[in-house]
Amino acid sequence: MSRRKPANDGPCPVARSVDVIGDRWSLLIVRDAFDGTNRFGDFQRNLGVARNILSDRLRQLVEAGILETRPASDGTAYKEYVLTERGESLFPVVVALRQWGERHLFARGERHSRLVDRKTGEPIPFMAPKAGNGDALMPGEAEVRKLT
Amino acid sequence: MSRRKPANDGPCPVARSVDVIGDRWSLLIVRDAFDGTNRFGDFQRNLGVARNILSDRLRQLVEAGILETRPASDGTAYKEYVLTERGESLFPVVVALRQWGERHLFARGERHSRLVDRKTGEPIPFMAPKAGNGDALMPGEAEVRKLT
DNA sequence: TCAATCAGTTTCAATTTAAAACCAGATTGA
DNA sequence: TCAATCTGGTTTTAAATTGAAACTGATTGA
Repeated sequence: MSRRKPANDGPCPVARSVDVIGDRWSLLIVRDAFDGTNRFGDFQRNLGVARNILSDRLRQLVEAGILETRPASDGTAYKEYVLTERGESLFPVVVALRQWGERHLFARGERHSRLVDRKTGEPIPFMAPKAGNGDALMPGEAEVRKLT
Repeated sequence: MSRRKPANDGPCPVARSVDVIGDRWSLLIVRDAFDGTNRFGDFQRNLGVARNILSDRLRQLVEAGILETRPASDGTAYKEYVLTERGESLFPVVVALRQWGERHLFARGERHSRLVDRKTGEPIPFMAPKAGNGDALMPGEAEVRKLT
């Protein structure tokens, strides 16, 4: 069941990232993990994903160093899945997807969940790439240099 | 061939985004489009994707309003695929994936392509979510409020 | 002790993907 | 001009992936 890929070794970081997390379920598992979900059964119920697929994706995410398992914090003999440092660093990816979705995938007036600062309750400001001088960077103003 | 999904109508923007672009090829097509690729054959050769799959994904991206077709700019009777405004607004998503990949998916010293400011040649600074006051926002400091 | 829960694994059918062959219209070159 | 080639697909078929459900075995709670 678990995918054995030739392991993308190309020079494009986007391609490598997509290779690791560019999968419908993997990304949603990571999102739920940011939200505090960490038990197999909770992921399964939240996502409605088939158990075998969930099992496979959790294994891949652990192998990729994005999640790790540890003994369940409720003292039972079960284990739980938590984001590693590497997994936590996917935060900008999830936030970018969230912000794009909020802007483009909801009708005006349609309700959606919102990401807020836990401390102040304020919504998180829009995140976008900036040039070195701090100005907003439009897509056309950036370019990919091969193999720097 | 083209996928007919029940169209995700849940409240989570991340889930809706993933539903639209959370696919290995779709994301890479968008990346290439940012890079200036716009012809069917060029996408096909760059990505090495099967023609039927590419055909399907391009159709989905056009339906989703991320790409649009227009007469080829070289004056031939062919058409080309270009990012719409909605498509261009995926820039932060692609940048986030790129930056995560650069940091975590290359061995130290291993070369990779780099995103630079076309004007200055400087690499694009790291992009991360900020709190309302401008401070960096750690994942634990944010929380999802259901249905605001 | 015993039923229910948890975390998977197995099985098998249905869907999706990939590779290759095929095709029509547009373009090019002799 | 008209044959060869190129472009942008579609079709076909096999292989891989997914999903639903049944099954398993350990763990828990009463």
